[in-house]
Amino acid sequence: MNYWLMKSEPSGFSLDDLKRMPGGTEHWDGVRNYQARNLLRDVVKVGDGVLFYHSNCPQPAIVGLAKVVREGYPDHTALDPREQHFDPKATDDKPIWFMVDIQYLCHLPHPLTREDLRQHPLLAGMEVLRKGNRLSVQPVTVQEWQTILVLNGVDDPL
DNA sequence: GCCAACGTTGGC
DNA sequence: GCCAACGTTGGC
Repeated sequence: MNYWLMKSEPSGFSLDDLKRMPGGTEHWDGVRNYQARNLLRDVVKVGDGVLFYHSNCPQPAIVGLAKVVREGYPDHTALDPREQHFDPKATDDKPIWFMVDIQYLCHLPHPLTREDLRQHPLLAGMEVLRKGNRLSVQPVTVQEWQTILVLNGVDDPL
């Protein structure tokens, strides 16, 4: 089992939005970066844990937990010219871009801001804090995952 | 709104 | 294959 941090701009799709979806489940579409694509296509598996991170907003933070409920399948939004992330090079045979489905688990009672992460010795090394980091899906260690749960007083939901 | 960091594009 | 130009991301 692996753990991931996934970024979303709350003005576009927030943790509340995920919670409101039927079954709390939604596909994680629109990733158009090859490194992240490779993770979604090849590495992210059903049952993996997800830290839901709000980016590009007044208070960037890890705000909740989710889990992967469907693994790597073609991102159909790349094939639709009406979609914002349409890619004319993608085809049914060679979809290029992939997505997974994730399911809402919970909001964190104490969302962790970047400052919170920086100040904790076990979290200060997280990828999301690295300057210039732009990967929208990034690996999280089991130690980081567990530390975040402990800080929030929640049992591991997985 | 600024700007640093990064990925992609395309001319050569 | 190099690299300048450009677009995007995302914290601040």
